[in-house]
Amino acid sequence: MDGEWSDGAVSSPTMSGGGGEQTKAGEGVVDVAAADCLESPVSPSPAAGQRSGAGAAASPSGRPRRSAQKRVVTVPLADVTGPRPKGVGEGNTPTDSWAWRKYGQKPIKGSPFPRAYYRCSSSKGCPARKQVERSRADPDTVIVTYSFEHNHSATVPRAQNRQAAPQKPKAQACSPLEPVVEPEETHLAGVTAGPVSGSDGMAAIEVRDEFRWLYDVVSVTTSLTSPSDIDAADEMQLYDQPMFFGGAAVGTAALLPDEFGDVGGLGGEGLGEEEAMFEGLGELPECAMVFRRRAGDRLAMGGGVKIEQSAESTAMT
DNA sequence: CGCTTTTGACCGGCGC
DNA sequence: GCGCCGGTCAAAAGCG
Repeated sequence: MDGEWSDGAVSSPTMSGGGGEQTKAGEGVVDVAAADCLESPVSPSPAAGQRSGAGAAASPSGRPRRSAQKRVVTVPLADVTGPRPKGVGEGNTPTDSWAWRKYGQKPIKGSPFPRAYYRCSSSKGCPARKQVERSRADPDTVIVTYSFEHNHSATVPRAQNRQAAPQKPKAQACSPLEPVVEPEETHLAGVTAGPVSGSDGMAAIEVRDEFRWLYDVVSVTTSLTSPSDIDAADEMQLYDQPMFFGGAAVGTAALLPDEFGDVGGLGGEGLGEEEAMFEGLGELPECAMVFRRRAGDRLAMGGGVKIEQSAESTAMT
């Protein structure tokens, strides 16, 4: 069960790009049905005091961050999109009943989009972390990098506390919709949370949360058309093939661009812009979308969510 | 009252 | 050896 991460140990080609280039989301990408390959309820080691220093290199596992176990999940922005009143479960997501708290955000070289850092707030000593950033190659895609597992049960969450409450219903609504969890997913997810039903639906929702900030960036970038954007576009052509899932995300995906375009056209609002965006999004059929996404995933090349694993992880034994 | 988000600064690792 | 980049921590503010 805990082997999922073991094989996940990598040097992270995604970030170690010295040049600041996030590896293109396409190389050595492992297609995974859903993003429920989030984290396992059990962590291999960390969880102790991660504050060995003022703030660096101190990986939860005590290993250099570059060697930290990572799992990269590529998710279409559409998937992560969603209506969510501000202040409602910002970092906490119904995903696996784990709550995430944003603890940092930084612009990444070579990427027009910033990268957000999240930590598990469900448990105090939980080393679980994840990074969320928009794919430079595909602005419509977000890359979620999970690092370390949770050292606690998925049922611990403050989801019962409060903020998660309003979200819960949503997740549950999706759960029932989730037909079946592929063995592969289960394997990756290693989630033992029965009630949680670690499904991509949750993953989508989860990601969607973090992407709130991404949206903002999207609007700006889209309207600005910065050189970086061009660069991204250029890369996109390399892939040519959209990383979305068949027609699953298409429905939602189509909405986003539209919204963004509209927003961008507004000029540089910035404030109402976000709200308007969410309003326009209204209640996205996230459940249905995710639901379908699976189908598309299987039908297509597994576009919905991709788990990118560094070559090392694969080569690793 | 508690929790989460945001911004800045610091430290470590890696590359040249 | 120096410089650059990435990642994390810490403090403050806002919101529920």
